Amino acid sequence: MERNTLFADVIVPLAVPKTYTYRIPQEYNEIVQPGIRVVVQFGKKKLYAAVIKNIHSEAPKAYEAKYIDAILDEFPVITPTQFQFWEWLSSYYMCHPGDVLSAALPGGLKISSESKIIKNPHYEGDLSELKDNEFLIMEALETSPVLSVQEVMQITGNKVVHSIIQALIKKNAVILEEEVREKFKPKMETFLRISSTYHDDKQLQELFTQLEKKAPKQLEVFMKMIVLSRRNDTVTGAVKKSEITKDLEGSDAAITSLAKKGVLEVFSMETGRLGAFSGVINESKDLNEKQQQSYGSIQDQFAQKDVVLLHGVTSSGKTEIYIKLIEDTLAEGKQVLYLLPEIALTTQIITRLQKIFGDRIGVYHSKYGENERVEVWMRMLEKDASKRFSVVLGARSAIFLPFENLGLIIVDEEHESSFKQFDPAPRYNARDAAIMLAHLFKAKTLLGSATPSVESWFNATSGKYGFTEILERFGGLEMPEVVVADMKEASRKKLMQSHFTPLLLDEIKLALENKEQVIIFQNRRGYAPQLQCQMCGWVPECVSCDVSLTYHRAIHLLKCHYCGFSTKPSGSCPACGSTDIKMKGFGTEKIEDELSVFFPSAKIKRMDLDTTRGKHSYKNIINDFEEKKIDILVGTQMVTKGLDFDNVGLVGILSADSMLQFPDFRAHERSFQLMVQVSGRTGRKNKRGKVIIQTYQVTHPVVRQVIHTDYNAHYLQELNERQEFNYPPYFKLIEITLQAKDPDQLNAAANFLSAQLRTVFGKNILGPESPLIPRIRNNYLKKLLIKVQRDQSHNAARKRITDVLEFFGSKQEYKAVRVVVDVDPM
DNA sequence: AGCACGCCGACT
DNA sequence: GTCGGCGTGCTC
Repeated sequence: MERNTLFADVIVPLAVPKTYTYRIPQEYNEIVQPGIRVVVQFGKKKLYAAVIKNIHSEAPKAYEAKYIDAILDEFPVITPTQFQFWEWLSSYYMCHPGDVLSAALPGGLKISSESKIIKNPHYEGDLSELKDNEFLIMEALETSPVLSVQEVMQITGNKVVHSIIQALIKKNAVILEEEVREKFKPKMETFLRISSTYHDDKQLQELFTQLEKKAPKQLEVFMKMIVLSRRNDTVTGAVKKSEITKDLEGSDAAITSLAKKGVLEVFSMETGRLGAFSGVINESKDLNEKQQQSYGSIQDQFAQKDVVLLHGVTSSGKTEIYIKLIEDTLAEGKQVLYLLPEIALTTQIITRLQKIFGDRIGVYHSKYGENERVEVWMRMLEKDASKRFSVVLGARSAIFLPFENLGLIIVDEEHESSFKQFDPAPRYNARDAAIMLAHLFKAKTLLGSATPSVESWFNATSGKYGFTEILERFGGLEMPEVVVADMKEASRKKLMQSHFTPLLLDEIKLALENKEQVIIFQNRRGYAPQLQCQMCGWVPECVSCDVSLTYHRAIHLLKCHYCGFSTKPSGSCPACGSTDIKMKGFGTEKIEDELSVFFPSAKIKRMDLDTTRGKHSYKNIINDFEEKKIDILVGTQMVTKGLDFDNVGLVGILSADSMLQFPDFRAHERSFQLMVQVSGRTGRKNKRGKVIIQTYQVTHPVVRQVIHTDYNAHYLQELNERQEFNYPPYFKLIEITLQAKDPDQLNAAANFLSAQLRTVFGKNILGPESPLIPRIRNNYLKKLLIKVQRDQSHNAARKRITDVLEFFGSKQEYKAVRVVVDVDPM
């Protein structure tokens, strides 16, 4: 009989440009299928968990395929739709399939091998002839037969351990092996069950009398077992051991005795970490008139259009509309994906939705543990549809979950730049990818925001997307009063007190007197000011990046924001020797300090990257603020998101200028969004909130637009400028960054590449230009921007870029130049 | 990504 | 003379 040899094209989780073909061992022929993970050796030694993309029987001609080492899954963990989605992602964002795989799979499903040292069974040499370090290793191998490279480091206390291992291999003393292990550990718990012999009354009676006399503790345990095992939520009368031991001291020993007597059976079972929702399920709230109108309009437009933009001002009650739409989708038996920026994924929102959707809702984001993420993934793949999550609330990575029949995707805070992944490829925008994902399911997408992105606004107003607006706040809450504080005039009159205008200080005082809370927004991150020599202007800079170092007061160190380099500030200027070194600029930390001088009795807290690093610190600050334990909250963008505080009388924006002057075509859009969003934090039940914008440019159009909450004026102006200068949404951007150690080589490479690109795209190539920070970690950077006209084929443009880059890569003289492509950069 | 092969500098 | 630095190319 002829044997059918099968081959599998697999995606390895690495930045390699294609799939690789492996031979399937005969015994796996019946069980392999696309979407399962397999262990393969890729390269000389390393083993990886790769994913089978397709199976065929065409033997590769140019090489001998390696065998698949092992099979990791019994059923596919990647669905066919996901493969389609992945293909689109790698094509659109110009990255490798392996990049997508790495981003898509939760860490727990990715495995790669680790080198392990084991004793060579045939070794017959004399241990006393070994060097000290070598002897230590051999000795350690006697007690634990397998050692990792890390363990060898610990044993020898040596950091460079490679040569020692190599020496031992040469002497035939040890062998090196690659070991893989699944990272995901199912959570197991110990359960107890009453043995079947004790189910009849006679036996029970006997046991009772026996225990009553001799073992009261055991009787107590047994009684509790009986009660708990008869709850209707237990299957087969199994009870968690922890439930018994929890508030019954010394019950452990009693359980052991009962098990020995054969009264109780002890066994372990997988329980999972996701827990079950145990609160009360509430009905969703009825919509008010405005919400109802919007909701109806969205439904209507979904009949024609795949995407609808919901523009609803802060506290207009967008979430209630989302909930209605989710209910509708669930009623059709379809799934919903609800995307939020990471930072907005607070417990408050999760609880609110759980109260309505209970166990049907799953949560998925990066702060979730690895094991939990695997469990959510696996729950999506459950054969029994009733066990699957029908709603997933998640951050951008949630678009990678294995949905079965998605009906609706909601992208809340649609304008947020955190939907875009920057650093490792795929540099995807989850909002745009979500629209594609929805398309693959023939599902609908709802984009929601109080300050939509210019792109979405354009798509909505030009008819590509549906569009609906709620311009009133929920419950008759008034829009805040926005006032400008003229810093130019204040400083001319010498009235500025550090960074504060008299107007802002007065208003803060007033608000505090009225027992209202205050939010002060300062765009500069949590870092403290820079240092500058007052004599010669010298500013301390990083040794390996072209940026000035920022001073961290709490740790008294100068730090580089880009590479982490830190150094002690010196007392005198190395350039001129002067000791007159002063702080320059200001961040939230300094503002917090100054406010505590102006308002010594106020409780002031800071919310920025530095104060929210801990696991619960973000939540704690929010809670403290809600419980009015904080009078003034000083913060960065963070304060603009997520929460509706109901006692904020005043919001102060310290400097609109620093945002407006940012050298980026999105500076105005971002400033508008930030200012409008932070303004939305004010306002109380029966009193209009106040917002003060400090600025040197009182007549700046964006400042005017914020004052009058004039969305139309803002978008009109932005669109005009974007059109005039060929920026999105009229043109699509693709940014290419070149990096090299040698600046001359980099320049040559950048000039060559831009010339090549210009032959294809002509004047729509910008650069090469040095970015704001021209050197990071001793790597010099140059940026090129390609503008692709909206009506041009993006596919064709990308194909051309790929061709040019391939030609570029073939040039020997540019081999050392790293190329990073970012499609739709933000 | 990781690993080997290969060609130039500071050491026994 | 060798050990080892990291630049370059390949992985089914």
